Amino acid sequence: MFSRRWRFGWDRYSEVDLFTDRHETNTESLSQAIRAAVSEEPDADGSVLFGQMQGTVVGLRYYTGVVNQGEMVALVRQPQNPYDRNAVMVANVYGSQVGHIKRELAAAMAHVMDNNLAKVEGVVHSRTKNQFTMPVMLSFWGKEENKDAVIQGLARHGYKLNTDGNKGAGPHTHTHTRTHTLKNAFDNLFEGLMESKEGEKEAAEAVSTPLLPHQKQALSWMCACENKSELPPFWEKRGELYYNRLTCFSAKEVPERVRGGILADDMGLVSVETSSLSAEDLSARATLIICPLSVLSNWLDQFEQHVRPNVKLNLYLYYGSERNRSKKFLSSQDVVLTTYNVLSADFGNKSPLHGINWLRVVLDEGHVVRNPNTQMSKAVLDLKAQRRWILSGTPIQNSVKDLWVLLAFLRLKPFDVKDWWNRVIQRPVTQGDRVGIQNLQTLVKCITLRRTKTSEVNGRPLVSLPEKVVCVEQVKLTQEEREQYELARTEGRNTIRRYMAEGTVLRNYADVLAILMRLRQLCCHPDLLAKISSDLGTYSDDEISLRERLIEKLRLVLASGSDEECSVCLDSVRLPVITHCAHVYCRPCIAQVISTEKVHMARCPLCRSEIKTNELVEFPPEEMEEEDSANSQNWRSSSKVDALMGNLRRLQFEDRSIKSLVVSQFTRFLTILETPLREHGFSFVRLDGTMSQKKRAQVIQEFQSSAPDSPVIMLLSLKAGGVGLNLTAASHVFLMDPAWNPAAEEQCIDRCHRLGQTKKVVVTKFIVKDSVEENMVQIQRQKQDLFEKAFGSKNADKKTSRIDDIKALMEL
DNA sequence: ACCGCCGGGTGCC
DNA sequence: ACCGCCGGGTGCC
Repeated sequence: MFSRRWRFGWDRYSEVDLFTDRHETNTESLSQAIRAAVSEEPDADGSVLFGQMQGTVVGLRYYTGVVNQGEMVALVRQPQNPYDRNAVMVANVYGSQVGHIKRELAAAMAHVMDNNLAKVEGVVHSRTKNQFTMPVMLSFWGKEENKDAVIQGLARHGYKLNTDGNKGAGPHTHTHTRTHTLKNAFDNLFEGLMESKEGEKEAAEAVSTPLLPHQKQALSWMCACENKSELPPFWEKRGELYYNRLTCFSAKEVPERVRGGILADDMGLVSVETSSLSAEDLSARATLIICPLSVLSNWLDQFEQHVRPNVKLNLYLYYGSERNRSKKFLSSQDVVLTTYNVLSADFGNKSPLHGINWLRVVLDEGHVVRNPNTQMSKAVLDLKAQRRWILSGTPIQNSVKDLWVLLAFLRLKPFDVKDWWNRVIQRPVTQGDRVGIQNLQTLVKCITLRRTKTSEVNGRPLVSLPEKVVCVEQVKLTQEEREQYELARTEGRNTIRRYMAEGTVLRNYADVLAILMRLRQLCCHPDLLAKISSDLGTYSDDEISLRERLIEKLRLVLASGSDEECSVCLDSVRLPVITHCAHVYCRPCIAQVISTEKVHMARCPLCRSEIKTNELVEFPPEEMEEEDSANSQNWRSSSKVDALMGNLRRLQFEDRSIKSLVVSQFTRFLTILETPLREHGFSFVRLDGTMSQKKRAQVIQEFQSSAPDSPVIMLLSLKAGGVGLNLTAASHVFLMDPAWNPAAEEQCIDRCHRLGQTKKVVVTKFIVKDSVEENMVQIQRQKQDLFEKAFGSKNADKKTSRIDDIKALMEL
């Protein structure tokens, strides 16, 4: 990968070299070209507006491209132009050339553009007064650190940027607040996409399984999408022309329709797909389905199950070294099924899949292609098809960026060109622009179908699910457990009291969390804290280095598989590091916070202490793995374990076929539970975050099986697997310990209380009486919310209420 | 292009 | 006449 980038650098160099006559410029260009090529491709996210200036487009009469008033235009460098190596072409949204930037200005812009100092964007505000030239408003966008270079570079050519009216556009102001707002916007992005999507359609003859109402509805929507004549989002007819109100571009021809879309359902996807695919006329050319390897067998099962046996549906599995690579053969199939890996392995290697014009291409689990730089994405985007579908429960995995590949795959113009997507959607959205977010919502709404089990059509629920009851079972600790718990609680309370007296609660946040963690663990099982009981507080600074103490804290905060979140990205901590002020973040997140701070020393987003990159502490590599301490020889039970086992044995007695999910945030607790389960002869499987995708799929399949010897219990780590995980074989859920975030519990319950569930679902939450768990339930709420209250603003009241929460938890 | 620029025609008022 | 001025030809990069 690295060598490719270097080669790119040299390509650039030779391009520059061809036209450069002065040698000193040469060397400069070389180093800049290399720097630009090695650093990540500049993204729209972090860029700021340097300023604007009026420019002139010339040579209009030589080109056919026209622009409307207010229309956006692209500025494209043409280093190979025989008349001027500095040439900058002006093109409209469809890429038709409009003209050139006049020579002197082009020279100034070429310097800026070739060195990647700024992206230049044009808007034609006023109508052209003659047929030869027109004015264009040029905006210069780039990284803050390049601003001066751009302004000076332009000044050297006698041009002055107007820098008024774009102050405060820096990307790192209120990083936290903005991330939070956006995250909410995305969470809601795929909600409420139901209106005017009613109507039902029966499956084709070939499908043997009768369709459920929501499946008929989806099928009707999909058929409409494939055949619709309505204009794509943001387009309208104005007189004889078709006009795009985002870019102000207009064209004589009807804009190309998107025949397809995104199915973002979180229920019953597969059967919908199958029927829809077969509902179309089967005599047409082939449909290509691309999926991750883990669900390949799922697809085969679905075809087997739902297609009438007397129907000859040609299904070919394009997989394995013996696969038939004949284009003629493949295009004569009804359905060709393959994996992303096979597709990208073939890509660029006389790929038969890329030589066929498919009737339809379907991307299953489409979110797996979200990084446009991967071979997989390139391979997917290069497929030729008349109709295109994406199936994904989570189209946006991390950021809006994730959507681009999907839109490009759908050929949704003009967003299939990355620059237009960045300019019109991504940058405005990441910078919190309301209109940008609105446009994104409109865009998504037009091409996406998403229903949840609570979706309604015409006021009636789309699907009816069996009842769900949630009950709380109080657990009483034994005398011995109670004594140990009270000891830890008193010690913790004293520590926190001291912090409160000193006013340093928030500064010692990691310590406070660790104390709470210990108590929560003691509620589950005393052995949970065996490994980390090396009394943190008793060492003085002299006895143990700061670094070791920080590692100890980091381990304490993370060790037990709890749902620790990074307060920069608000997601689970990846590559955890701890600051000297003892707050835990993802390394990339906090590194970004530090690097965006130019003027002053960077501060910890949680406590405002000064932080430095070289002071971030991470686990020594050998400490990443936990030793297997839970051997069964000296195994002991706990009140909570007994409570669970009592329930499980009662259920087993009632009905041997009942299956249960046993859920904990502490993966080590799951390990502890394995012993009594084995002892009592329960067959069980385990699913946690450390397992490979392949292993997960295998475990899920085992658990979902209705075979008499199939496992009846799944030990599930609360956060394992994303939405979409289907565990409908279970009808009982045991939540072993309360989570900070009730949504996480809900999501977990929804894995079995979802479409396909036929039994009443019973959820049991174990809560230890007179413990931190009871207090947690009382103040349970979005953890994000806690963070925001405490640290999202400078409002002292909010900090106080966070401290109140801690007080409530510790009964202080 | 109702411009700017170029270069030929021209030459007191 | 090695200038100024006039008016026609001309025109992206």
